Amino acid sequence: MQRFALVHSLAQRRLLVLNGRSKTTSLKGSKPKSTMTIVTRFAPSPTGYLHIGGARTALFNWLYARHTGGTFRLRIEDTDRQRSTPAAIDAIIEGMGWLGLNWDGEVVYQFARAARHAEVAKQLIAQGRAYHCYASPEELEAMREDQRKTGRPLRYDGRWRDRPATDAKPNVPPVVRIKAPQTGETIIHDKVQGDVRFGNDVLDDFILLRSDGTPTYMLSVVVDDHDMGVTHVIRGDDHLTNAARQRQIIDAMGWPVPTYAHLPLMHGEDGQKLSKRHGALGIHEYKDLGYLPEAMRNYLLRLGWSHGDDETISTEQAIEWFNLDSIGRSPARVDFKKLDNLNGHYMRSASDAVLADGTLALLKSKGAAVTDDLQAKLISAMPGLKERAKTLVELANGANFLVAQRPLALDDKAQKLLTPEARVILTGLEAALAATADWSASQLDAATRVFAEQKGLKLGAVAQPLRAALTGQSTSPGIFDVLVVLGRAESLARIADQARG
RNA sequence: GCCCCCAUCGUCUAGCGGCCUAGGACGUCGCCCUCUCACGGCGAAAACAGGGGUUCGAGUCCCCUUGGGGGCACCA
Repeated sequence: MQRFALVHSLAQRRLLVLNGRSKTTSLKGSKPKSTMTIVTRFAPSPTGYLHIGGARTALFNWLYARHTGGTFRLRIEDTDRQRSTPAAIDAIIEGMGWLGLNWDGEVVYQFARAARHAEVAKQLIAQGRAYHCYASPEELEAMREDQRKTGRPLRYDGRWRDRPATDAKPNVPPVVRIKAPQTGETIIHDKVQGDVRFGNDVLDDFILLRSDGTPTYMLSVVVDDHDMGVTHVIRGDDHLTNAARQRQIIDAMGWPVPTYAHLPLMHGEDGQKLSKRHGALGIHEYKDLGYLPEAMRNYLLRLGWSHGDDETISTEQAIEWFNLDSIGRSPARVDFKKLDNLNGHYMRSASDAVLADGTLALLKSKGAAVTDDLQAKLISAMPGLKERAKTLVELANGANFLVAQRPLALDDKAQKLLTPEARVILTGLEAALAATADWSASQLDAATRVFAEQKGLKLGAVAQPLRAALTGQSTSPGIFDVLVVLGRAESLARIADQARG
């Protein structure tokens, strides 16, 4: 009841804001704007984490609201008391936060509005647009079974549509069903799918209120969208047929019909329905995999929406460009390779300090010994490091040599590089490097080249063993940068370790 | 079973009747750069699902087939 009141006051406040805005506009003397402020919403049910598909839906709603200067609301559809959990609510809110999709106003909890939903159902009954149905679940299941057997469409046959309550057995609590039109057709004007027509004969009298008096989703969405002033319903394709049903309630109440945009669903890499075997589903998993939120936003945006040949689209640009007309109509498959590429792009343009923080957190979580100067080392190594990483996880792996303790563990490729001959070369190189006056990249570079030339070696023959000794790996940032970041003492010690190994 | 939606390179897509001998991006494969790996640069292979119409002209419009997907709960 508490939340119910809260939501109402919010709706009222929104109206005040609306009035205030139109007044400001007219004062400025600019041409009269449309009085309709756009309101979108993301309405997940808290039965699990924030799904990648849901995240895209949220993103599109958010972008459209931001693009139009409208309002973006978050509503938790928790009317399924069995399956809704507080943990899921937390996960959704956390996921939204990570993705940077901020909503306006308070979160609306649908179940808290159950009384309002029931009130609408009662009003519908009073208007003769809804009725009590006393059929038991078992009875209805038998009806459907019969329909299946005889190959007829599965839908409620309207057995209580015109039957008086006096026909009911005593002590059977009824459900409330909409009295839907049985002839004609319902047309959904969809911004993505175009005009979609449904014969009213295929729409049955669905349930509004369960026998325990709680509202069903079909009723709740319509009432909440109306009360929240939602003007644009942007949601998954799986709700397209629901739109036709919901339209029955909207019409019965005489409410304005929102603009619909049903997004094609996302599929796995094999084109099948997205499921666990396709890899990461929850948005939190993408965070753990080391993806950047801005890369996720860009990637998700391009999955189903396009702006000519543009691929790399910043969030600011997306807000400026986003529209409903450019949403594609066919389902898209997730493509992790492309996400990787995009993430790499955003990593390269991210600030070294931000990336260093992310890397530091990952290194700590892996139990690395974190010394005081690590942060500084990370930042100075970052330009070379971030070129080579597509995710924060790769970045942390690449930075591992900074925290590694002597004597270094060598990976297979590094092991192969450190042949007996290579170790001899390292011995000579150690002396050459130790002799440099100034431990700078340019001096170290010069010294190494001179050394290689004297020995009649190509630079690579010297640099690779050096890399192996310094990092324990066969790949790393530019080797002279590595020398500088590690510092004179540590570098020479690591070289010595391998020269005498 | 009934209803609804979708269909361009492997993937994401541009294309909204003539600009298309179909463009871009990821991925793949070559080459260049180079101390490794990346980044970057250059180049290549790669698609209008099939069949009927409409039209002077169809990837673009219509129909059918096929193939995907969604919905048909006292779930959301």
